[in-house]
Parts: sequence; C-alpha cells; structure tokens
Amino acid sequence: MTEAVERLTKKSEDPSRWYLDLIRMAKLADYGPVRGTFAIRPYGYAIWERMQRDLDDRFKATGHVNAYFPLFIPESYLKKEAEHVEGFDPEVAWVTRAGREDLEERIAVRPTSETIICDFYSRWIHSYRDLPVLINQWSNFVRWEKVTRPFLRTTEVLWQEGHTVHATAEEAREETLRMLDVYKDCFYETLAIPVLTGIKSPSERFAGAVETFTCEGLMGDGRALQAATSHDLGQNFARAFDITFLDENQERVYPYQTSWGFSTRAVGAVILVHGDDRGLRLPPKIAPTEAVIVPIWRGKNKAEVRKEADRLYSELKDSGIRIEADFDEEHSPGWKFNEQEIRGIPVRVELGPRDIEKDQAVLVRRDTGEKEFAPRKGLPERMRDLLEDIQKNMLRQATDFRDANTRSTEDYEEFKEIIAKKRGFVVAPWDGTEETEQKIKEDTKATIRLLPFEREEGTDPVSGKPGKTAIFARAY
RNA sequence: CGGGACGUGGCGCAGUCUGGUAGCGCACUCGGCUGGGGGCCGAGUGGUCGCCGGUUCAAAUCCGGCCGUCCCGACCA
Repeated sequence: MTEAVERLTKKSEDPSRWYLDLIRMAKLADYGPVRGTFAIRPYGYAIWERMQRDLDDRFKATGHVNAYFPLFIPESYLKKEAEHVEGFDPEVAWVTRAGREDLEERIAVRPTSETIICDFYSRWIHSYRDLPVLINQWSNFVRWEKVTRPFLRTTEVLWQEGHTVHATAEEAREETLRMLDVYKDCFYETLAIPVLTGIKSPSERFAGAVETFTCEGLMGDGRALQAATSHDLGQNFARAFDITFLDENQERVYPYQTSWGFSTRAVGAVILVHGDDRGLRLPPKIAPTEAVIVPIWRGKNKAEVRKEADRLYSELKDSGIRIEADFDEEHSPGWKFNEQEIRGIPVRVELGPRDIEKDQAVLVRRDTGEKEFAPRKGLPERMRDLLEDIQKNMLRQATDFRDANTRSTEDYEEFKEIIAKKRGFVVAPWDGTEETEQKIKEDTKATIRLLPFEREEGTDPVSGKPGKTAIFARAY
C-alpha cells in the first residue's frame, strides 16, 4: 500500500489521532481561530443536513412545528431557575460590551434556550385551549468548554431543541418518552447506531429537569457517548417563569414541560462507530453520495468508456440514487478508490472496457469490501438492494460490536478489570446512592450512563447492598 | 484548571543541541506520457520559522514572557 493511505493513523493504534486525521482527510471540518470553534466543511455539513431532514420529518410527523428564539438571554432570566443557573454557569459566554458602551446587564449567549423560551411561553399561554405547545427550533448554542474536539465537544454547537408545554404531568412524560423514541428510531434506522435508552441517574440529570432520558451509543474504542437527551421538566420552569393557564375547571395552574435535543455531536458518533482503518464508512441513508462511478479507461478507448459511464450515470440518477461520477483525468483509479473510501461512500461502481464488453459493472461495497460483477441490465434495482443491505449490515455490525462489549458482573474486581482492559458497557446492580456512583467514578473513571427501563434486582458490587441494574461505561 | 509533548509553505516533518543564504516528502500550477488499488518524467508557485520582547555584527536556533494545539488527569451535550 502507498504511503498516502498509511498516513491515516490506524484506528486501533491511536483512536484519538485517527479521529482527527479522518476529519481532516475526509474534509469534514477544520479548526477555527477561537479555541473550540470549527468550520463544518461542505461534506460534513451535507451529512448533518441529511440528519436534520430525517429528524425534522419525524418531528413534523409527531405534530411539532419549527420556530426561532433569540440567541441572547438576559442574565436575570438565566438566574430564575436555581439548579439551571448552577448547572450552566461555569460555561456561559457573556456579552458585557456593545459598540463603545458597557451594558447595564450582562447578556448570555444561549447555552440552551429553556429560559428565554419560557419567557415567551408565559406570554403566549393563557388557557388549556393553548395547549399543548409543540415547538422545535434548529439553532446553535455556545458553551465554553475546556477540552474540545471536532463534533464531539465544541464551543459552538449546531443542534435542535424541542420545547413543549402540556396540561398534565402524564402528557409531558408521554411526550418526553415519545421524543426519546424518535431519537432512538433515527439512530437505529438512519444512522445505524444501536443506542441504548434509559434514565439518567440524578447526578447526570439535566440542570432543572425532573427526569432525564438518554440515548447512549458505544463508540469503536469502547467508550460511551451520550448521543441525544430528552427531559421531563415537570413544573420547575413553569413556576420559575410564571407560566400559568386556566384549566377546564377555571383554575389557574402551572403546566408541565419537556425539552429534548440532538446535536452535531451525532456526526462524531457516526465517525466513531462506523469508521475503520481506511476511513469513514457512512450508512447509505445519511451518505450525501451513495455511490460513485469510477471509469477505467485507456487512451484508446477513453471516449467509449466515457460515453458508457455517462449513460450509466444518467440511468442511476434517474432512478433516484445519489450518484456521482469521477471523471477526473489527473488521478488514477486506485487513487480515486482510496479517496472515496476515506470519504465513506457506500458503493463504488467501476466501469471499464472489460465490463462494457461483458455488459456489466463492478460494484464494491464500502462496509465489507466485497466486490461483485453486476449485469448492466437492472443495475439500478440491484444498487437499491445493495444499499439497503449495507444499511442493515452496518447496524448489524455495530450491534454485534455493542453486544460483544457489554458485560455483566456483580464482582467489583471484575468490574474494574473490564473497565480498565476492555471498556465497553458494564451491566451491574446499583444501590441507588451517590456514594457508590462516586466511588466507581473515582476508582475506574466509569460513570452510570443510564438506568434501563427494565431493571433486575441484584447486589451492588461496591456496597454489597441490594441494587438494581445500571449501565456503566467510560464516556466521552 | 494541573502534568507532559509540540508549534517551521495547505498537510506531514528535518534543521534548533553546536547562531552564519530556510530544506525534504506530499499537495498545488504547467507540459507530456499513463490509467482494473494512491503511476512516471520534466519545469514551476508558495514560508516575516506561533506572537511579543531580550542577547548578538548576525536568531528558526540562545534567554524571558504570552498564545495556541495535542495527549494524560478534574468539569460538561
């Protein structure tokens, strides 16, 4: 193999460096001048756009509408919900000066929008007839992080945040879980990432929430990543912002709220879950380009191959496949193969003189590297099937990896051993106290990623007291 | 925010110890031959050596400060 390929650090050797190499080489993002800021380059943004569209469709299908709220939040608003301020205070960026004047009141650049949206809701909601409010916004937020990595932890983040208001606690809880499922479906069906879902322990709960639910993915290096969260806010914010409505009994009461978010961090998750030593691997559903045609030509038959490749391109494009053709004459086919593997394009279509002669094309799938000679006739249909199979297979591979790296134990020595040497998810009973949670974190750096919905009784490996299932892992 | 490493064309690096005309590979531009796994030959473009100050006839190189990045730890989606 040539040196250019070798320059992508092996995933197994140094996952951290591999990740950064890959992002640069696949042109997904580039560093900005202010620490933790990044440009999302066109290819990376195209992946995000596909995720956006998928989620947005799911939001619309569940009755939500989009809106947009201000980026700037007065300090006084942020302070209204006590736990909320405390949680976000260390990472809020403040505007204290505008033009040539100092501001009377500091203005926060939103670290999340609960407070400003609640202010509007207190003006918009008067009656039970105004409920439920089911609003989502696509936006950005700023959190001044100390350690940053492209997509996974950045100073400015693109995301969506849903903010809903309901008449009853039951409805709000239902909504919280509905949106958790929406995320879960998106991860499984579209991103091919088999996330686990469950409840956050109190210490990991969103600042100001009654209950936080999470989607947790297992990355290729055995560390967990919180990929999306859905919060049941109860009446905490309604009380703080004085959101009230007259119910059917003519009584003035506080409504119940939820919020839920999914960010560009998911792009990082896709890279970490699916990428390999050759580069990125994209599930077809979020691949901006599903397949690329590489013509194989020699001087004498260039025109003929070009003509046939053009025909094939049109045919595939007309059938709805997101197809590209690489007619660049500077690079050799081998160069193009490698380039497309780094970019994670699901299928490569080779077309050369021998193929034209045999009335076929060569299909090579990125997920397994398998090569097949497909008859020219019916190629669009074959491609469709192949793409579907790749999508399924990538979910299967990721699920196998997750299952192979999920281990149960009630023995603390074994627990520590697993986290230290193998990582992955560890399933163990937890006695529900912050002390044992803290001790495990100190000993192993592992945290409770979630409490499953179905929990079994057992013995907490640390305290020896009765406990119920929790899932631990070292997290990003 | 602590411990360590590193900042030299777009990327990866050498040169720094021992001060003396800024180099290499890749990328990029032009020409030609090539083309089924990162091809070959030739000719070119591109750098105030992270920033500020000091020492010196002379600083990428020595000294001081600052900034940034990466890795390992404490906090977070």
